Amino acid sequence: MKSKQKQNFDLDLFLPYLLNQAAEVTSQNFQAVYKAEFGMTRTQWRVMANLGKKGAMTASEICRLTFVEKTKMSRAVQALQENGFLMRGAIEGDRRSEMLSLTAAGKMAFKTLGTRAIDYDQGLRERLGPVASQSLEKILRLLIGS
Amino acid sequence: MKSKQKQNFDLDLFLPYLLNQAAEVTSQNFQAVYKAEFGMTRTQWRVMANLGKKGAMTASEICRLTFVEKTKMSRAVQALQENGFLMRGAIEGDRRSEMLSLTAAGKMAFKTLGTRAIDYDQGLRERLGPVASQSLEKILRLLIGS
DNA sequence: GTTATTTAGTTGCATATGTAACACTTGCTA
DNA sequence: TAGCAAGTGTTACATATGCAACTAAATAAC
Repeated sequence: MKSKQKQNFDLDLFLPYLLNQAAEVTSQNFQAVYKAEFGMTRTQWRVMANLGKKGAMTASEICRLTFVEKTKMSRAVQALQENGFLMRGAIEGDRRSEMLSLTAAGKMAFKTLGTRAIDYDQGLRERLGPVASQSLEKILRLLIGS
Repeated sequence: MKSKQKQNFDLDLFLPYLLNQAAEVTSQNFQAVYKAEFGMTRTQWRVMANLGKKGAMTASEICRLTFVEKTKMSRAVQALQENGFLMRGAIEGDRRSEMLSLTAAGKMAFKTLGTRAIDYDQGLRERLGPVASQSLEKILRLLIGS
């Protein structure tokens, strides 16, 4: 008499939903740090993290690395510059784009936030344990890389 | 001569970042479905998914279940109502809140989207394999549940 | 060499979100 | 029962985002 073959959809088993929840929870806590102490948005913090770790590059390069929309990027760069964390420099032979890099203040902020981030990440990994942490990292990369 | 004990922070190893990327990638694809076909936002879709699966409840109950801010919820409910997917009913003995439920159109939309969601989720799980899927689900719950 | 196409980045507009303030109801407390 | 705190939603304002159109420069086509 089974009138419904298909099981009813359950949000709690939907991977995108679980991923979003986990991302929100873990990001939210750390957001308090860069927001409260440096007035940054998440995108700004990511731009800074890229420039801090990988050195100077153009906006479009960061876009490609982070999959951030170019207009979001444009505004984040502008805000970081206005707040004195980032500067623009000319590029030889191409006047369309500019080389972005952190100012002294930007480097100092990156150093502070980087340390905090490492600590925070460490806390998460301790809660999960080394096996689960590794596993999670691997699975997430698999999901992202497609 | 090790001038720097602390390793430099690397975004690519930062779990909140990886979680966000994975959440974005997986949600983005499915977003196309509810956005293109029903003009819904992510929050609206989640409200609908909760009402569809668990039946009528109040806005604040959905808030507690989904960790969505009450003003975001208020607007999502309003939009769903305006689009004919949701209706409000009085509650005996408490005039502060209203009982929310899906209309016939809402139920139909939920059915359609639910089926699509199950398929999409299935695709993700097949890509990961059963072991990784289970593992991921477990780890995400662990992260969320704190 | 001139036109067309692609690339880099910015801006305008509509929408979405977060925070704080507000209105209203209920329940507690004295 | 008068008064006050807590619960449920909504609104106002500032900010953030997505999308489309745009400017400008480099590259390709012809």
